[in-house]
Amino acid sequence: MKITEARVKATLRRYGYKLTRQRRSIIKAVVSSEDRLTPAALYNKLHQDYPDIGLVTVYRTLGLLDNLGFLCKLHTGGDCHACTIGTPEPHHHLICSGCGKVIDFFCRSMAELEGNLAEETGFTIKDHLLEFTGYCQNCRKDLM
Amino acid sequence: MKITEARVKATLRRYGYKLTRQRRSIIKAVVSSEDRLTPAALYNKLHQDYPDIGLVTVYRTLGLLDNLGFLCKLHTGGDCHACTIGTPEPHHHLICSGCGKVIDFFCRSMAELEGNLAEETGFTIKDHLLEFTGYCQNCRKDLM
DNA sequence: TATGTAATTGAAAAAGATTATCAATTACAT
DNA sequence: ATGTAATTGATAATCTTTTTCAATTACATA
Ligand SMILES: [Zn+2]
Ligand SMILES: [Zn+2]
Ligand SMILES: [Zn+2]
Ligand SMILES: [Zn+2]
Repeated sequence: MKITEARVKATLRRYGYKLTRQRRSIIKAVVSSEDRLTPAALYNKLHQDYPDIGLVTVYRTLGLLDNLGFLCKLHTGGDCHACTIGTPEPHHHLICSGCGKVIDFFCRSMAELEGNLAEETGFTIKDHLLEFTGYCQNCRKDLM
Repeated sequence: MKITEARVKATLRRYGYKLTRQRRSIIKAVVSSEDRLTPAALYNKLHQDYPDIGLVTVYRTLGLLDNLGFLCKLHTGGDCHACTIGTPEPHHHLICSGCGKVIDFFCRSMAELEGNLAEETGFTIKDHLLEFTGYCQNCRKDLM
């Protein structure tokens, strides 16, 4: 399910958070982007249109969105401190190492693999992380 | 294939690196550990037996082992700046969030999934990251 | 619409993690 | 044993992220 700006704003309101100009601009940028985002990159981008926005507020708002379950953390495709908008429904990510584009995908066989692993190792498995990286069609053209 | 202390030392020698007392102690610790290791944790552990070892040398030696292909990077089970000894053969990791124990496993179906993803998305896929986290038998006991 | 108040903000400082610098030390080929 | 280039640890520098705090602002209420 796609997350909309309106839904994020409504959730913030419901929890009693104020909708400041800074938060609105960050939410708009995060929701409308299909790319992997880092705090610094997001700050640089936003700072052009909203010169009065601070890096600290970007960190704080990303932390807030994360706590509310609106962010997926990404570890590959660059450094490993990036994120992208996403639902808490189980899914995985395919990330372009060139432009940062993120594609969500689902994988039915993880539950089975998890079951096998648990049986073989005696572990109680709580979570997993699966990411693919590569180059999207556009970026592959650029490489040639 | 399990990586031995002797093999790591031989590789260092072959590339012309000197086998200092510090490097030997770090190699011994890394090779003999089945756990996720961070530079700081490794430093604290080693510093007890070798008080003259510096944190910088731990960073440098881990970097060296990584360049030589002896380390696997780990992103889950704690912060995401840890590693463990491992071969470059494709494999994945199951990590205990309690004690940091790392179990290697293989998964035949990743190639197929990668092929499907590439076809559906037009991406040229280069790599992937798969980690499971949970609690090992010992740590599960401790939680009860 | 004006007001009160608690949440939010940005600047600056602090805290952590990692890397670069450099003189002293050390491994190891000879 | 000696010479030399690699390595080391202390220190400083760099980056990223968090904390602090006075000033500002959103928004409920009147
Ligand atoms: Zn990571
Ligand atoms: Zn791309
Ligand atoms: Zn491994
Ligand atoms: Zn454990």
